[in-house]
Amino acid sequence: MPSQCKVKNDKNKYVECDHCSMNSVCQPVATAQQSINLSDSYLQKRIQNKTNNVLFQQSTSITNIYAVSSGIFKLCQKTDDDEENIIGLRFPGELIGEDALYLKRYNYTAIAVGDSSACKVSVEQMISCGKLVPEVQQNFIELLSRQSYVRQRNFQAYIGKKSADSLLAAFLLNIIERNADYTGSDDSIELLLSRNDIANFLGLRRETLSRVFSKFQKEQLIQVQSKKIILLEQNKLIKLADF
Amino acid sequence: MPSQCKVKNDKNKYVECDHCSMNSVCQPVATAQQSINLSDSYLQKRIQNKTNNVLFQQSTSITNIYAVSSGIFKLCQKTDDDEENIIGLRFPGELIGEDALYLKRYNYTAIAVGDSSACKVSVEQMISCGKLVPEVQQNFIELLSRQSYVRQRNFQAYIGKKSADSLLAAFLLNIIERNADYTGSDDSIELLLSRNDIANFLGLRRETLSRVFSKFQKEQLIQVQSKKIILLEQNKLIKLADF
DNA sequence: GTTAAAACTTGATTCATATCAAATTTTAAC
DNA sequence: GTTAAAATTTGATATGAATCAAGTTTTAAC
Repeated sequence: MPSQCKVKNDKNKYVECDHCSMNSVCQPVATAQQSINLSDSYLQKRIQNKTNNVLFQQSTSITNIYAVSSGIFKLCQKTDDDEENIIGLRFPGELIGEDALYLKRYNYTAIAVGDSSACKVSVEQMISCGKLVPEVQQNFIELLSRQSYVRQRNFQAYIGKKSADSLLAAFLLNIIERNADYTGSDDSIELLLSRNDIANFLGLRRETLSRVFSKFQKEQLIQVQSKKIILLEQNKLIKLADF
Repeated sequence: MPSQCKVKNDKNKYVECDHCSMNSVCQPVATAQQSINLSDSYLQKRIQNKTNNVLFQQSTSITNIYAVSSGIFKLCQKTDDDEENIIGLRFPGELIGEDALYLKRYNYTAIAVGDSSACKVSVEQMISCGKLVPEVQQNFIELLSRQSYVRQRNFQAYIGKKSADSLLAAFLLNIIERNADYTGSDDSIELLLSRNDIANFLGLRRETLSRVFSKFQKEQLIQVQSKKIILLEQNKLIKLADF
């Protein structure tokens, strides 16, 4: 099956369209493209983002939904005292901004962590496509259900977790599960997020997070090579996260 | 606008169809009912649930999606040591089980808290309706986006919150926001959940939760009358939750 | 390669929540 | 209404994370 995206993948760095959650929507459009006379880049367009590039700002009107192709995006809100608060992370194959379809405004600012890329899907065009290609709508429904599922898993991963150990164990398992489809690896991840960002997201202090990282390495639960994290003892981590 | 639900509402106890998130899907079906020759109870059916009744069991195949009409449902999973873990709560107007459309299996067990009711929507029939009534699909997409939004808000409410004070403040604000549409009140809630269940959900010990409840009452932030909770100082609670 | 800045780690103390124990209130059964 | 059971609250102590401080490693600029 040929890729629908018109931006070339170099060095396998991008998620293949086959593994992108948005594919079920792009695919029928691509198939129907000639018969309904649409241009190549209609519907979606892959865009590059350098570190700290902003996809969209909180509170602006929704224009596009994004599907992450490579890298990570952090979803941020400012607290009252003007500090940045990370309220979510999105990995390749996942959507960003689909929750804004309801209120018509983005509810957070989306920022690239490291060099990243995303497919930009026009909401307006998707709706008009839906009328031309009925499959688009049915597939988009399944896609939103998948997002719902990912969110619920995500929520479960952290709600009720209090100890720093179980939070970090849950975090590592969660992100590796979400990345497995993209990287093909279910026990390691190249995580460009800083310790500061991870701590921010988990609601821990960087010092505490650092101690837990050290402890996990001493106990041979994980191995850290620069930005690469390898899970050595998934079962033990699952036990910890379950606490 | 007449209600689409064929079970009579008594004593205002149920969420009106107008306030139900599922209405955008039921409505076009009801409108088209005669022209496409469907029975009255096609698509959805309101069902009663006594305390601790189970809507569906974790791991079973998806057959229905539910929209809460009255009461609360708790979403539970068993931990390894066979303890019940509350991983979500659903209030009137919210969906249950829509995240199972993706994997085709329910990911948790849904249990009624107190006497509750829900509209049961056949997945199979909704899909076939979608083919007959195009509006159904577009509206269902917006509905799923709304659920996505509710989930994200929900996630934000708890991620990164560490202190017992901020967890309870966030919890109270979150459930009252989610209930406001249904009850019409934005500062009080009749919460049948036991302290144990709340503590379980928040990952606190019941003793700790109890202390915070006592403290909030002493400081005149909230007032508790049996199962009714009234927020007296929302601004102060928002400050606490934001911490 | 040197150097300064930023990111990360480790140590000592303080503060908040878990834990264990007991008392009190609420609920349900008779 | 009485009574037993369950749920909730309150108290004392132990444990774990935050905080403050200092040191080490990594990164980026020149």
